Amino acid sequence: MAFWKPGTEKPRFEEDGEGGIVFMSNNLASSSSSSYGYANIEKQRQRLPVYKYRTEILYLVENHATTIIVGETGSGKTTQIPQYLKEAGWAEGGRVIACTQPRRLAVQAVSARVAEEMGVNLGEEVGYTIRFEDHTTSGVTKVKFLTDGVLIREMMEDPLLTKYSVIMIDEAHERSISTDILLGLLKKVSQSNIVLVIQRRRPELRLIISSATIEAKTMFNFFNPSKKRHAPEGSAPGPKLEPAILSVEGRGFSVKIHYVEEPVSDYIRSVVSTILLINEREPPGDVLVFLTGQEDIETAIKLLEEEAHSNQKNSSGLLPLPLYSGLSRSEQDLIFTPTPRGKRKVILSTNIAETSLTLEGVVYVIDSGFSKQKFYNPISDIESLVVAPISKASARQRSGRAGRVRPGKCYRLYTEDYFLNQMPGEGIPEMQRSNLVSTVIQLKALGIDNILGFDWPAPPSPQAMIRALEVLYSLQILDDDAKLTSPTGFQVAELPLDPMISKMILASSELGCSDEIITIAAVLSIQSVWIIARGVQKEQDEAKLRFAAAEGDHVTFLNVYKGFLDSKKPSQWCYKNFLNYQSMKKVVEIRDQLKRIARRLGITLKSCDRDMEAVRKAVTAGFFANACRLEPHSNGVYKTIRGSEEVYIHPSSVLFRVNPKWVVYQSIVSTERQYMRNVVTINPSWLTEVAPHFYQNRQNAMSF
DNA sequence: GAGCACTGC
Repeated sequence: MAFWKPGTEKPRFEEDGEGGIVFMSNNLASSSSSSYGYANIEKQRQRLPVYKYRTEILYLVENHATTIIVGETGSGKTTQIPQYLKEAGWAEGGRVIACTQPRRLAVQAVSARVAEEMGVNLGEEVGYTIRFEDHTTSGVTKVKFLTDGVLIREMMEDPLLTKYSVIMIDEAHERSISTDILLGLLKKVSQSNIVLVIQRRRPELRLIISSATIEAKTMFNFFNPSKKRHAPEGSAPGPKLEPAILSVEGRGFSVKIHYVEEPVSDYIRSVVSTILLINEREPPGDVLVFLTGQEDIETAIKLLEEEAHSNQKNSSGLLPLPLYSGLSRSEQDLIFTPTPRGKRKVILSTNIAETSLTLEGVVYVIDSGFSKQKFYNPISDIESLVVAPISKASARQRSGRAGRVRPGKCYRLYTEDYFLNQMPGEGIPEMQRSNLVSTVIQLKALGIDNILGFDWPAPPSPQAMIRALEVLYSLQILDDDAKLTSPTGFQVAELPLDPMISKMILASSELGCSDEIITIAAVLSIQSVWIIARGVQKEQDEAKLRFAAAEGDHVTFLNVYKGFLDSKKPSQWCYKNFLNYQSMKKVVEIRDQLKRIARRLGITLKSCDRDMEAVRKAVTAGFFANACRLEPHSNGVYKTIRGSEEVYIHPSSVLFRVNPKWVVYQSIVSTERQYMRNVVTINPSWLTEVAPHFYQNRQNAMSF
């Protein structure tokens, strides 16, 4: 065995001589298998591309505070690197190796795999933590997988993350808000002047950032300390502060890329004709199509079905299947059933298949070049979903989905010139496209006072920051000095919710309706309780009417929840009422969690029985900034009180076409119009009652 | 008359 062990001589490298960036030579390690019981698993592990770099990875981690590992999918880095670290002794002496993932499902899947490879029970030596599920054993767990959101929460208790020896941030290229917060915090922990003290106290803390090629340089620059601010290398003991970069190839099959010669004017029609072309000319293999949303997907399926009627030859054997998050579990499961003999599955998907779901059997990918992306306008404080061109990084990710089982083909419905010269290299980090109230609260709770000066991988706009501070100030979560108020601010930071929802819960304590409001809070913090009923909208509307409350959606949710609890067979009951059973189970789970936290915060759980005015007042106390008034003599046009934006009640709301004079909404979805989602009627006098500081200067605008 | 995708003590 030629593995390098910490403390011995340096292994062979190619160095570029520039500030510590190290690119690895591809020296193959000799393959030797252990003679113990897990020979088979050992062999499999050794066949992974990352295995060749084991020695180098351990060397770099030993000698650099931060190691950036660039690896394509299939390299095995996620499952292997934590094991290498453990084998090299990083988990000795009660220390823990952490590996974060952006998604819960990935955490569960990866930890199960690693436990199996190590021949241990999941939850013991290898464990995982996600919201609601802690499968770790204190003092026993040595390798721990967790979502990056959970690690941020852990930092609120233990800002220096003292129990960890190595923290691996996986999938950092996705640049989710949580990942970016973590990167900013970890840089602070491992490098800043204050924490240099900590580095001396625990010189063993190491970071591994795992990222796709395209983002590696960004990560390097972010973690490379400015030379001016730091003492010269060698004056302090411990690892080098300059990050190391190591590149690991993947194990995907080759994918041949096809471009269109001329830009297409209608990508849905192009998708359909490309599917027919593949079906006519290419050998068997499933097709995965990336479109922007449900509407695109349904249009494309309709066109395919029309084609099947008029031209049986080209479209014979095609099995079109939609895939997007709003589908029920059973509809999504159709995607994973084996393709029937002589058939060709055509999966028409949103971005969900880009990262969150892996589909086996896909050989052909069709990339429309677009996706729906979230954007935030700090002036109007409105987040919207906009169809926008994807980045090169996304395009590569999409085409890679064709090469998982054998060499594949990807048809890009844009020109090569566009890809090379116009397509942006990377997407805009989520941090720069979002409302930041939750982010600001989290940083404040971590004791970071200078939010505007925080060192982000991608700093958000000052306007967005200032807007978030304003909103938190108006909610009395921050005081005049932008510090957390006591107790409100600290309580809000404890609750894993949007601060407006948290404020609503705190208000309900005084209004005597916390029992109802906690249910509402749980429903508001998931996507939707309703399934997306294709072709049966009428039936769903009728089902909704059975729960509908004149007061609005929030009160309707209380009726839905009550019905769910009272039902004998909840899954059938949900199906009958066009409700998403998975979502309802999640509501129950979140509600339990909120109940526990509320109890700890000293909120007494109290029901207001039929007093829906208390419930509406509590909602107003959290969402007063989202108050709207119906324009007189208009057909359902509302104006926001704050910004006089023109908005409409969303057709999914029980108040659609009812158009009460005064409402508050939870959020806006901005498509062709700006629609208010989750709307409740209010009495405008409550606005000045619950938020006098916010409304005292707006009396004229309100004129009630 | 309409909903990209994730996530959190």
